[in-house]
Amino acid sequence: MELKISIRLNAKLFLRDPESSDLGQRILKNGIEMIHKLGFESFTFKKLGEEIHTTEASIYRYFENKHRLLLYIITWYWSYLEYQVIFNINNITVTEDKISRVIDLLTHELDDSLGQIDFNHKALYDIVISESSKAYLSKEVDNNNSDALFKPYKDLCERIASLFSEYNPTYTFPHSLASTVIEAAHFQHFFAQHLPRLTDIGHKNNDYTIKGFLENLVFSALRHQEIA
Amino acid sequence: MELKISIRLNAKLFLRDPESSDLGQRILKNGIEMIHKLGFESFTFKKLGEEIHTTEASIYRYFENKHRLLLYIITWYWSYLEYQVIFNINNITVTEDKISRVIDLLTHELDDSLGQIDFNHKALYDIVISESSKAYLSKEVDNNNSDALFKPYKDLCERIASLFSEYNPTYTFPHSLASTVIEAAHFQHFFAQHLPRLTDIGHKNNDYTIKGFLENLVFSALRHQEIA
DNA sequence: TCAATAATGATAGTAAAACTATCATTAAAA
DNA sequence: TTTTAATGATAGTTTTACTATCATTATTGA
Repeated sequence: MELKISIRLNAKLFLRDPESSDLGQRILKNGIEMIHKLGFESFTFKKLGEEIHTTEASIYRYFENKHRLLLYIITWYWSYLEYQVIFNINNITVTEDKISRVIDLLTHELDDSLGQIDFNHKALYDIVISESSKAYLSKEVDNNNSDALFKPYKDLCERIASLFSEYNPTYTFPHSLASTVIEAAHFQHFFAQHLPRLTDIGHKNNDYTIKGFLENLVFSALRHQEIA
Repeated sequence: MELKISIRLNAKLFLRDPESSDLGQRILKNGIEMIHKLGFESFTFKKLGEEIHTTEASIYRYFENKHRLLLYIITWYWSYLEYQVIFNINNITVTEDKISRVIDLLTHELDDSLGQIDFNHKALYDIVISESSKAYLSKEVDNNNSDALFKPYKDLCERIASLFSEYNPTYTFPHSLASTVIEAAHFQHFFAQHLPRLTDIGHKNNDYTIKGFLENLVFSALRHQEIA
């Protein structure tokens, strides 16, 4: 049985749906590859056009600009991740184990047990780490937000927050903790790779992991509400 | 008594020291104002030149490009903040109180009890919130790091980490926790302003603060080491 | 005080980025 | 098979991100 779950993203993200055509899919696939390789700042539609043997103008028919393409990619990631969260905690009964599983998903690249993904997972995860905050850290944020472009991120956050509330209904900051864990998963990776003195992860004399750090952080916060 | 503490920044941040001249200081002061107003992406040296009645070319004599100017500004902030941390916890004896004071400093704009600052504090803090991660989230990060441009951030992080270790010498992740608190202070602000469903801060029916969230987070992590 | 030197201004120019427009061609749908 | 939709080919515009040159004005220090 092959079942194709395609993630339906907000139509305001694109001008023409990139999933609907071969060219569109090449834009996504090679776009991920190229943003990964060059970094978002040096990435241009011209360069991508050359790579996939099309023209700048054709790419502009799909995406208003490169920022929208980034938003599309990141939003896709958030959506797929929420789906993975639902799927993965589905038959876990203990809330603690659900939370652990979620942290696991947050700290590793997407796995493709379902064969949904036909692009470079590693590149996508690296982009999420290095570029995802640029999706919202812009003067467009409020307009983008009115267009509901961040809904997948908020939904993911809400889902994680509600696991936290399930674990401890009296905890005061489930959403802040959720967004902190999501963001921390990313920048702790980045720091471990590029600015290791900002972390304790992967240093010579230890085998501490981001997952270990985040689990410790989350569970101690959730068990310690009496402070607030 | 007027004592002028000037922060000596890494000379690789600039081509000509902007503190050393009137033009340089105008670049900094109005640069902060303008990045705040336009956002980093839309900010250009041309526009800044017009604003301060000089030419693009003159600004390029001070900074290689706008990214370096951002790095300068952010690095200055980190350095000044570390100085404030040292100054503010100086005569506190209880480690817990020191940590609280640090979280307080992280979650508010710089105060200028010493009259060091002659630019818009609020604008600077907003820039730190919205743009600071762009200082390191670039393909230049490793080169910049070799030039020690992130030393002030690392020093700040180290100082906070060592307070954590002072509070609980057995805690496994003092650096990760420090960088997480620093970063979270910023993006929780950003989320509260622009994407409030990602936080619990400042919602209609509560008066939860970022400080409250972070204190809770930090102290529960530090008191809960047995988990790891 | 005069000459050298450093900082700025004025102007010009280039390459690339970030688009938009037009028209021809090819492929798919009615 | 005609219409429509998608792509390709080409060209053009404005802005960004620089670099270069030379004149002018301060500063400094011999």
